[in-house]
Amino acid sequence: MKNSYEMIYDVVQQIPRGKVATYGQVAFLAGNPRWSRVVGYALHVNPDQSTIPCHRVVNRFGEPSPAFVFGGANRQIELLQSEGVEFVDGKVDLPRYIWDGKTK
DNA sequence: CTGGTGACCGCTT
DNA sequence: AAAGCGGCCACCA
Repeated sequence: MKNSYEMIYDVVQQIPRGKVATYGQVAFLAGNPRWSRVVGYALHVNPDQSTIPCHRVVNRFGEPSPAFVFGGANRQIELLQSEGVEFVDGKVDLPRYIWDGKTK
């Protein structure tokens, strides 16, 4: 039996390059639609950024949240743009870059 | 066990 | 529109 965090990390790691997922989406795929907060907490304690692309996880509006925790608001945006994700008005074009949850 | 906190979500003021 | 509050779940003191 894996810990809650492991399941969350597992889902986040499956997000393909050039796509983004929402907290609710990750929570749902992890098997618990109500883990939205836990997902955020799990990423907050993110043990390894190299393995867990937290920059690909955004809130319901496609915004990088109060991204101060990333060490710089622009940080996440630059990373995503490098992967081909287009930002509009400080947020990603969700209908275009949202991860289906099926593609690996 | 209790209380406090958090990178969320949604409704109500 | 912005802020507040509650609910959800997990972790820490």
